[in-house]
Amino acid sequence: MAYGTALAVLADPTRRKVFERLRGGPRPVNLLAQGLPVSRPAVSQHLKVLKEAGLVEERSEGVRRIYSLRREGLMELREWLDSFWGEALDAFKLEAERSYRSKKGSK
Amino acid sequence: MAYGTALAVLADPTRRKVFERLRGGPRPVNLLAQGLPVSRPAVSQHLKVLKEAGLVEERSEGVRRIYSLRREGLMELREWLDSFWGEALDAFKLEAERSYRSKKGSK
DNA sequence: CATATACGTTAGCTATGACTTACCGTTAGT
DNA sequence: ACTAACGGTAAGTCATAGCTAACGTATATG
Repeated sequence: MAYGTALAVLADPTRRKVFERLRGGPRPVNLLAQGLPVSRPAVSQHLKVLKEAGLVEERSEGVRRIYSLRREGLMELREWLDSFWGEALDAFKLEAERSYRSKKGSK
Repeated sequence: MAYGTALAVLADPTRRKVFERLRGGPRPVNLLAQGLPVSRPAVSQHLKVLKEAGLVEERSEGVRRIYSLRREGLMELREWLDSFWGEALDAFKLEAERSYRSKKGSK
């Protein structure tokens, strides 16, 4: 039931913001912390939680710690979400794919 | 950004349990509360939160209040999840659909 | 070797939220 | 009309989570 962990971890707005920033690619802590309404140590703490939840991974690069997304950490959550759809799931998947393609095309 | 609300609401284990019980179909409050490690009023409070988040809807049936799922309340959350996949999204959708079908077939 | 930079960690404060108990309104049955 | 069942609401308690400030550690730089 790792989806429970993922939900709990992503429930906090600040932590979620940090997580979302990683969509743009791997980043060091100070960059992730920039512009956020909290201190840098707070971001470090959030990153620790994200890491323990398997949502993020870390590598050292000199004095920096580069954090990046671990999408596998979202898998169970996604499957859990799927479990709420019954026969309508197929239809939804098609629709989701359609809207995804149209977004992709409009760029 | 209703996905933030959905995440926060579903982060609580007890509340999530109530929500999951509604997968089995619409149910009155006392049924939803049965066997849970918390009191019935607690469940009422959770249902209120779920309702305000648009994850659940309520209808009266005599003295009972029947609660049922609102899957639309999960839509934004699902789309948000999708936003973390890039080019790999198509491949994942195919895989997800495949595993879904195999589960369906094995019943 | 001294200093600066980039982060993690700890301790302590505070706000929030989940829970219980007690209470109240409403519908159903006799 | 009385009573019981169902469930929403209010008040108060308590634990937890997120934050800051201060400190510690490792790498780069002069």
